[in-house]
Amino acid sequence: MRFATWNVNSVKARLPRLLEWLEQTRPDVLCLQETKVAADGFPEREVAALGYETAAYGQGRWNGVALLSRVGLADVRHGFDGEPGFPDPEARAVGATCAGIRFTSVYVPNGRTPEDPHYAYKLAWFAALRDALAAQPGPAVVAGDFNVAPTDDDVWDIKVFAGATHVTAPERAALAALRELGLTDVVPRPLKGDRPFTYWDYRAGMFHQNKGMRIDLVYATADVAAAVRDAVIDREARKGKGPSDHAPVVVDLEPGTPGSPV
DNA sequence: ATGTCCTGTCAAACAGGA
Repeated sequence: MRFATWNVNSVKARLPRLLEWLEQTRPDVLCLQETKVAADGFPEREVAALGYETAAYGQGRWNGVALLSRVGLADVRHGFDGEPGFPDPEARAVGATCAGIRFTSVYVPNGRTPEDPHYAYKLAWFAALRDALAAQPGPAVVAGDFNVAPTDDDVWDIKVFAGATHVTAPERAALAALRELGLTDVVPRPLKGDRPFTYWDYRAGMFHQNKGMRIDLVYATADVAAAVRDAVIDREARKGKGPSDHAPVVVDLEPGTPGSPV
């Protein structure tokens, strides 16, 4: 089976690109973030025409996550137990079981700056996610925009990030706490250059200079991680007219493993 | 580096967020 994660930065603005990409890439499951639509505004008909069921969790202008699947979509859950809000819950996590794997699409709070209340919210959100995942049995994939670069090599120039979010020790400790549950960071291959960036700012030609960050992550339980045949960043989707500022991460699993039809 | 893009308000430029 093939699954993917993509922060589309508005599913409405990205719809032509999304449909074209789905037809070309044909993932069995797609985790979407920053859909920026309420659930009733999600283009379900358009993706259904390509064979996908939708679980959309949205609130309108900000945030918004979704799961698309053509291998079943069971036990859909919006958010998770103990999820904090700011102050109210936001549309940042949606889970469903697809072909025997529990998928969760996550859009972690940005944090803004280490001094901002949104930063404490980000860490609290991570801690609650960890506790919710600890209580969850079976093969699982947690994928999405984590808004943390796991190592200094996961940003284009660590010196530029002095005093900034996405690279601080507490944020990285939050990722480590997820790995301590038994989750593996499935690091994708960059198809150009030597660093697996998934995000490049729209401004100042950052993409063309490959000044990016790896903040879109795939965390998988050991059984799923052991079945990974390949994982790549589809940088072609970051090119051309009207791209998202994030590229999709695409993961292929060996046949006959969790997630493959029996 | 603060250079772009997206949404919503409102009917053209802003504000706010990333």
